[in-house]
Amino acid sequence: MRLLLVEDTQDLADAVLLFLGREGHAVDHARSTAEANAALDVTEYACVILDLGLPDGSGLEVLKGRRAAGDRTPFIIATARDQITDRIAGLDAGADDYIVKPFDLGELAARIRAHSRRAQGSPVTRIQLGEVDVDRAAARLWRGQKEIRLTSREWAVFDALLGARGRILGKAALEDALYAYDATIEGNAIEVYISRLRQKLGAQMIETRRGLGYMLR
Amino acid sequence: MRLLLVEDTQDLADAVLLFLGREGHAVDHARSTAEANAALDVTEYACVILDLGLPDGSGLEVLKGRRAAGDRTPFIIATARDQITDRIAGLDAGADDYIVKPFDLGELAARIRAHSRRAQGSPVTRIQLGEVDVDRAAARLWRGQKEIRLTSREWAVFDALLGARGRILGKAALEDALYAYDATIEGNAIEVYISRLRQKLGAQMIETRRGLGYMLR
DNA sequence: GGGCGACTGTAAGGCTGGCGCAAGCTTGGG
DNA sequence: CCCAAGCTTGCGCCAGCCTTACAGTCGCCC
Repeated sequence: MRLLLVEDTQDLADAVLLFLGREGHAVDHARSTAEANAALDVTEYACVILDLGLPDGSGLEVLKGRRAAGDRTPFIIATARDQITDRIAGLDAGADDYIVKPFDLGELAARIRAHSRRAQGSPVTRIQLGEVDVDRAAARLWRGQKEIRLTSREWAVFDALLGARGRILGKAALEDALYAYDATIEGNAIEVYISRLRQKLGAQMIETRRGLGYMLR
Repeated sequence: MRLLLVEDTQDLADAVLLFLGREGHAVDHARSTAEANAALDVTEYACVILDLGLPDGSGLEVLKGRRAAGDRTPFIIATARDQITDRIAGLDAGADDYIVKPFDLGELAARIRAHSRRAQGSPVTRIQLGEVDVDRAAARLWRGQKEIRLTSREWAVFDALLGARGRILGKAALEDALYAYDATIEGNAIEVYISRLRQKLGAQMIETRRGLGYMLR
């Protein structure tokens, strides 16, 4: 994978470049914050190894700038053993990890592996139903731009229907989903909630199958 | 947030539990790989602090098992200074970080913040919410120019909401994030903290969804 | 070591949103 | 055309929530 090493000490940089190159990585090299920013503007890296003390400023500025711009590339900071405050500042600025100089190259490689592995997306729980957007995990939904607020009971009914999408859900099944076993329900509560949902979501969202139950479209 | 400490040395464990508890975290404690696995089976943690030498085996086995099962919870390994090979093995087994014993508790806390942040999807620690500025990593916030001071519990509630921004967080979920399992909570503590937060942050910052939970705007 | 302030969680009282019943209306099937 | 199933609206009551007060605990400073 493609990595960026930001380091102004030539000897150290050479050693790292050589080692990581042998590991099969493509490593670019920047010697200042200016070079680092230029490289980051142009290229997407799997990981950045960042020295803090650079001739034209602190590497931390580079990191902060990136994070402020919404960039989530993994950053590993290289610090001297005694710079504990630097490390904390680095982690708090959005660094993913640090490594203590002088570091073992095998360890650096292992950390790069660990952090690049992380760069994977999170599952989205969003569903679209006609003109209605549903975020099931968040228990929220929208109709166009506007959020629709459901009460907890309304949501419980809707969620149950959502879980059985495409299938018919009997009134008894809905009652089971809504009420604990001991609760006695003897009105037309389900019908009331269906009605309220239709008012909020649009009449054609929930279909009635007479004598059988309800179904989501 | 909810953490798991896997450590069989009582003194060390006590110190860590005390410190992290004061930071407002809910910390569970496991003394063996068996206990650790049992806890991990049941609960989702924001971060795990893992000692490797345990009475019934190596903590590495716990970590490997989790990773094999697709679990991505951040693991921080605690090792002795000279166990470099342990660290590399740990990182390759899927650990996110290590910390060298004896470690500084403040540093451990900083790393926990950094890693649980990233696991939630964003390493960015500076957030703006209406007229309130939040530095999540530093656990500080401002309203306009003035800094607002939160107690650790208040912060814990706020942070949990922040982690679920845009989603509705149930009261039970909040209690899970705040309290260790051995703690008995039976009252309206959550509501009290919500109220205190609203006094400090402005009433419209936290929205109540009756019967569902709370949400940050 | 004792007094003080900060923080936490319980308790109590008041308010209100929404829950579920009821009653009357509409629709569809036979 | 009739009846059963479903729809809709209104409303009283209570669970859920908010707020304030307070007691207990802990750390800190003198």
